Amino acid sequence: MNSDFTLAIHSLTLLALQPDRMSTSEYIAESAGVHPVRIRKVLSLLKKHGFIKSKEGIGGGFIFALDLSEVTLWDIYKITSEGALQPKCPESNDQCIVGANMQRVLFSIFLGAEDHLGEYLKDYTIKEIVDLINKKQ
Amino acid sequence: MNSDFTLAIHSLTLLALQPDRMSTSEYIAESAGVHPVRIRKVLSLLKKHGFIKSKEGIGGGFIFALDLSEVTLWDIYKITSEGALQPKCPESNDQCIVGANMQRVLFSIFLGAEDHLGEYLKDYTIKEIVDLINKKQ
DNA sequence: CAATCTGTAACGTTTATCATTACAGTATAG
DNA sequence: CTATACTGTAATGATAAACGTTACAGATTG
Repeated sequence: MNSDFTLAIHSLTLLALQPDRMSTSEYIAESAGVHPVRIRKVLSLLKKHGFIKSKEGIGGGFIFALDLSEVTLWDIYKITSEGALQPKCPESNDQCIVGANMQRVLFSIFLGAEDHLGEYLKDYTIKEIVDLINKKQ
Repeated sequence: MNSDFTLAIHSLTLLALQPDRMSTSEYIAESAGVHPVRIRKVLSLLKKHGFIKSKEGIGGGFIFALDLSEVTLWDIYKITSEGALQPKCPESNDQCIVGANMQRVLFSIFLGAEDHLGEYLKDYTIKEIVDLINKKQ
C-alpha cells in the first residue's frame, strides 16, 4: 500500500502526543523522515475531512481536531488509499470471453474485499496506535 | 495490488476452460493483453506450487494440475502478492519515539489484516471465477 | 535435425512515486 | 506596516518500480 497512509498515521500519532500546541510540518517531517511538503499535502487531506485543524503564520501548524478514539485506521485508509487493494488489470482482449469479463469479476470481488478489510481496520483507533507506540520501550 | 495476481487468475481461468489440451503462453498472452514472457514468468510460479503442469516442445504449453475448486484466490494472492497490503514505511527518525516504533506497530497490524483478507479470499475458487465469467453474457 | 514450445536472464522503456524548488497567502510580533 | 514564520499548492526534476522486449539455452516432437 502507498506511503501516504503511513505518513497520515504517523502525523496523527505525533499530533496526539502534542495535544496542547501546534506542530509544524517541519517537525513532523523530521520524525517521519520525509520532506515537509509531503507532510503538508497529506495533512491537507486530513484537514479537509475534519480530523485536524491548521493555522498559518508564526506559531502555526497542525493540531488534532477530534478525540483520539474517534479516528480509525479505516477512516485514514479511505482517505489516503481507497482502491489500493484492487488488482491492476491490463487491458485485455474483448474478443475472448475471459478477457472481456475478468476485470468486472475481479473488481466486484475486491470491492467486497475492501469492505472486509474495513471491518478489521475499524477496530484500530489513533488512541490504540499511541498505546502500541508507547508500549515496549 | 500488482498485476501478477490478475494475470495468474486470468491464466488459470483460461486453463480451466481448456481442461483437455495444453495452452501456450502466446495464446494466454493474447487473451490477457500482455507479452508471452510475462505469462511464462507468472505461470512458472504457479507451476512451482503445483497448480499447473507445463510441457516444452511441439504441442506443449500449460495445463491445470488440480481440481478447479481446490485453488482459491487466497492461494494465488499468497504466491503472487504476499505483503502487498503492508503500507510502505519511509525510514523514519529513530530518535523520535514515534519514528522509532511506527513501522513495527503498523507491520503487526497489517499482518493481521492480511490474515483477515485471507479468510475472505478463501471463499473464491477458480471454479467460482469461471462461473462468474460465464454468467451475464 | 528442423520446428515449436518453455525457462530465464538481460536490457530498455515507460510509469508511478517521491523530493525539491518556488512562490502566493496568512497570521504574528515588534 | 514590515519582517518573520508558517501553510497551501503547483510545477519540475530525480529515483525507483513495473512492464515490454530481445535473446538464447533447453526440451520435446515429428
